Amino acid sequence: MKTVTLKQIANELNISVTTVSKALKNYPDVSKKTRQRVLELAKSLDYTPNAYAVSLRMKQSKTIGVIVPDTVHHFFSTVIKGILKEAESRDYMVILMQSNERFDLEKKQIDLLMSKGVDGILVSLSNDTKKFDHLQKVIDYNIPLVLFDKISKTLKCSKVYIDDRKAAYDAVTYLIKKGFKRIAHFRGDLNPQNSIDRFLGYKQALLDNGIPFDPELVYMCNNNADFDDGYNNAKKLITDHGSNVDAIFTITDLVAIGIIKYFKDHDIKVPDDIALFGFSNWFMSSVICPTLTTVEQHAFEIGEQSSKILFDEIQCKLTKTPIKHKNIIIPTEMIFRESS
Amino acid sequence: MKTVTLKQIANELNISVTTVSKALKNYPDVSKKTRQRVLELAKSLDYTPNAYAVSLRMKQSKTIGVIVPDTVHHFFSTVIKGILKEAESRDYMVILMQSNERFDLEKKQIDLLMSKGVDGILVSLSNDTKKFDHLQKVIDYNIPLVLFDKISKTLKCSKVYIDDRKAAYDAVTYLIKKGFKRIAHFRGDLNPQNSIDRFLGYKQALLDNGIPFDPELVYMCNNNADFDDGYNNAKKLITDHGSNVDAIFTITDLVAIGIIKYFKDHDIKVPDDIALFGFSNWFMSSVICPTLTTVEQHAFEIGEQSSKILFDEIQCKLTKTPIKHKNIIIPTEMIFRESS
DNA sequence: TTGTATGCGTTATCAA
DNA sequence: TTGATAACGCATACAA
Repeated sequence: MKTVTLKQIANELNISVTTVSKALKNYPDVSKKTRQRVLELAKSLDYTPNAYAVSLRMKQSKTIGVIVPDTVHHFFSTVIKGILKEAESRDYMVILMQSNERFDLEKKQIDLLMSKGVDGILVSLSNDTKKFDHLQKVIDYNIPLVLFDKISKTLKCSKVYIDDRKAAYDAVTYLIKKGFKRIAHFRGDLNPQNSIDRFLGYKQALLDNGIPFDPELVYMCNNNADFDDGYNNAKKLITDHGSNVDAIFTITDLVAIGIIKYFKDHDIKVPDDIALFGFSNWFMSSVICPTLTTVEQHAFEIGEQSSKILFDEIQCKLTKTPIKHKNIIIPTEMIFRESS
Repeated sequence: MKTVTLKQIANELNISVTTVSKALKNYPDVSKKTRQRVLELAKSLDYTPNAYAVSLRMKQSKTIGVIVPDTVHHFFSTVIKGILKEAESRDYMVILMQSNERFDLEKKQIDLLMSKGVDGILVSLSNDTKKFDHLQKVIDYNIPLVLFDKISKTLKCSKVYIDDRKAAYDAVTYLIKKGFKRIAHFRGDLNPQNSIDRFLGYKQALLDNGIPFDPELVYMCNNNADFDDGYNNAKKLITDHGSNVDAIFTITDLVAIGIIKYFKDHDIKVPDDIALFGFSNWFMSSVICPTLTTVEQHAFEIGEQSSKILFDEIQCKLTKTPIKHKNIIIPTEMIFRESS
């Protein structure tokens, strides 16, 4: 079957392409009768406008691009769901890319999205991203850009994120109030701001509560903060400190789950021997045994908010309204469960 | 910053647009010197072709569409990862949509994708999809279409899926060989083929092993086969049959995890009192306690294969080679763990 | 080796 | 109320 064009409808009805176009767009200056005929024929032929022609003409694609580090991640797939929902309601399409935490891929993908002429871009930075020229380029070309979750504070664009430092501070403070004193931290990569901020929050909470900060109690998750990082670091922790540790605050739930596994294998009781506090509230954390105390990040809302802002900025651009960038901090909340 | 076009380069160099175009595409009929000048200027101006103009002209968009029922699902997000990987390597973009298991949305999204002129479409059907006109339309318009996982056998297009019936048959047979006799099944919705096939495999395994099929042992998961379905059905099961059940085969891991929770709350031991066999091998299943015996579906491979086939068909269409639809069955495997 | 002309399918301006 | 014409940016058959 062939795609129907305005021209074909025009020929069939012996009228001009212009008139057909106007009729279909409900322009006032076309007679009721012709409009009727056009509409009917268009419907019966199942006419759909050619999106490329429209985009070329209108310089608008009704498409946005989204780059996340990893789709197989409860947090990101939930964010994506929020984005898709907002896009759907506006008849926008979403081009999804994943950077695999690699700077070179992220850069290439930005270029691809720009060459595709998307109306706006949503990005959560890769851990590997330390230079921002590629994103600055997006801004320079005046394409609306919103960063979420893994952001760079230096870029002049809207951002949606959580207060990692505060969330971590609150979590560790809670542990301290509960009486834990030797609190370890399994932290994430050195680079991303989230990881740094959670570490700083941890440290600050200790200091503010008169507990000395012991760098020996901080372990790096080099493996992208996954299950194995938790398992292996748990092993190191026990080797290094034996029972001289009573709680662990982890960069993310998955790491805590690795710890639980190691502890289970070695008969270490949670929370009696060592308590755990995770981060992100993966679904899994509510069903694992023991259930995991953690921080809810409201991923879906992050997705919704970021795309709302993006669509607002796209709208502003169309109407030539000046854009005011936003900094939205989505409040987190602590979810108390069995592990601490 | 403004987007650069061929025309601007042409003006700058005082040559024609045609020559610029040819130079950039390495046509042989352009002098080395002009090519050189064009290439340099293009580079310094950071020229990128306008994708819409190219698509309009070439009737090719280098974009494919993907529709899944739900992005926040370990299986689907892993499939998506496989698709993105294949697309990435071909410089293709992926437009992602989610149907939320709703027929009307799926239909609308197909229309959107078609009007967008994507080069091909990958779909995993919603549970709600019982009519296939919208997909037939894709086929009629000669747009490559590949169904994966949740497929319809009646449509004339390529398909990638697993043998649900065999997988279920093998799982239940395994339970029987282990000595379990009163095996319940928590099944999925009535509609999707997967759900039906797993049920049929379950039934067949019983019959082939001389165990009478007892419809009273089959429970429906109405809530889209989630955690609550497992939890609530476990409750019903115990109310209905007390200890006269020794194993449960579930439509998916998440349901089994709901069961584990209920059993934990009510002191029912897995696998001693009741054994469990899940389906899909969610990551969670390897870390829950007890770890869950299940069926690995190789989601990533399903994503890879489906997109490979789709890209092959797109290629065939371009080269006018006749397309031969494929039916790929990705082998499953049983993962034995503590729950049975 | 280069350039002219044409068309892809729309939309917008302006004249009839 | 209608339609001829141009333009969006690019690619190509064909002429120079």
